[in-house]
Amino acid sequence: MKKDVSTEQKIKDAARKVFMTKGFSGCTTREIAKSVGINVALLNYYFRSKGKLFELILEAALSDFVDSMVEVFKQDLPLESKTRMLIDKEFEFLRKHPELPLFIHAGLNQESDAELDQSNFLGRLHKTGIFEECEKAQEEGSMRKLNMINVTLLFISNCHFPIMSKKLICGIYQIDDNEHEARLIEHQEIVKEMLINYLFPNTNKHA
Amino acid sequence: MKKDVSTEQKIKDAARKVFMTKGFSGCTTREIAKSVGINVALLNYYFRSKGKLFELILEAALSDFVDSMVEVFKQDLPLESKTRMLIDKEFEFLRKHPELPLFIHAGLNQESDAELDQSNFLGRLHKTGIFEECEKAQEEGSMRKLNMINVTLLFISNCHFPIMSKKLICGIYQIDDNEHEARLIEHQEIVKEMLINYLFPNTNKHA
DNA sequence: ATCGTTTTTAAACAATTGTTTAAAATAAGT
DNA sequence: ACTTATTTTAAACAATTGTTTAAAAACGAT
Repeated sequence: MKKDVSTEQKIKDAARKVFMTKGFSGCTTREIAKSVGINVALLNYYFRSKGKLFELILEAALSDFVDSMVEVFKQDLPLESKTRMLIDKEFEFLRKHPELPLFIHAGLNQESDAELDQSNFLGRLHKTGIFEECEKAQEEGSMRKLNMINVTLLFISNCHFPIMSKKLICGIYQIDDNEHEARLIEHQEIVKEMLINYLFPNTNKHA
Repeated sequence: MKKDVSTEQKIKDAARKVFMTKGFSGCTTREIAKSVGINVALLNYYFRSKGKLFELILEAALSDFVDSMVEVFKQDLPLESKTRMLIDKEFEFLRKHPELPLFIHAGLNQESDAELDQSNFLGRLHKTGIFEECEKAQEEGSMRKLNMINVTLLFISNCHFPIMSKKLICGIYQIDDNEHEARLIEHQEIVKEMLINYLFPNTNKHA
């Protein structure tokens, strides 16, 4: 233990911020070093290369993303409540990290290797028991019978995309940040109702 | 008229392909020139700079994206049929240009200026009369009352995201291209049913 | 064929890139 | 205090970047 925050961690933090906003090839190692206030060579001292550092950041971002889901799945709540909570948490989380979705997708497409499951994301999701829970609900008839990949797609699409498409939407509809934020707040409720109605069609339509 | 296809167009085509897959700062002018088979200097002869060329490609991509929507809106069909057609056309279009959504979003975030509406996308959408059509349907009660921005978000989220998240989904769920394609085909129907049910709640639930 | 214009090229430009080397500064162990 | 190991720096490295310059090639019109 040398510093309050180790240099290594400070570099990671700065790299995360820079990579997130500018992407891998959109920034330079010197830019990162400068934002930490250290020499360029120190980057290669702690991490072997720019690419290695990037992989680390990307991996961590993916981990955060999965973590926010796992946290909800572990809750002891009925499936429908979990669904609501998942959407709320996801919107809340992404509002704090709006660059995350685009960063992840752009990052994954940049790296051809993409050894994505060295962190065993699927395993961590499985351990929450959410898949069995859905399977049971589907057999009971309370939940619509869908492949879990499609269920995942529905959730991520409707939570991530509204956040990451801000520039597109503001550009096309010529609205400012405030109006966009207002749309987003409304959208959160829309998504919740739409997904619940679709996934659990037999329960109460209007509470 | 000099060539079958002008050099200018050949450069645009090559630049489009390269920019789409690698992004603005992910590629070099020499890479583009090489893929056309011409000298680097010719890029700056026809287009003034790499940035100018990129803006051109991005603008064209956005235009394609809006065009595919306008084409559907102009059809003389009931609103619900247009909805189905829009989703089908969008999936069909994006299957042919799967890099487009990510390219647009990454591109918009790279350019701080983003004078997005010099092509007057909103005007082109307005001219189709789709907004009035929805407003009328909403007053009649056949369509759920939502801000059109939220409606747009629902459509794009559920059409674009499934395509652009291929690497993420394949990575997490450890599936190959074939399995992913199968999920996508199913997802197209899922999205159609979910959106129709949500936007037009009073019509037939199960045909 | 000849002249002027357009298109294309080779070469060079200065700036920036990621990375390495070798030395300096700092910390730790004895 | 002295020695060793760790951390940090300045400087240099070769390669690559976007762009420009000036000359060559191709073309069009007369």
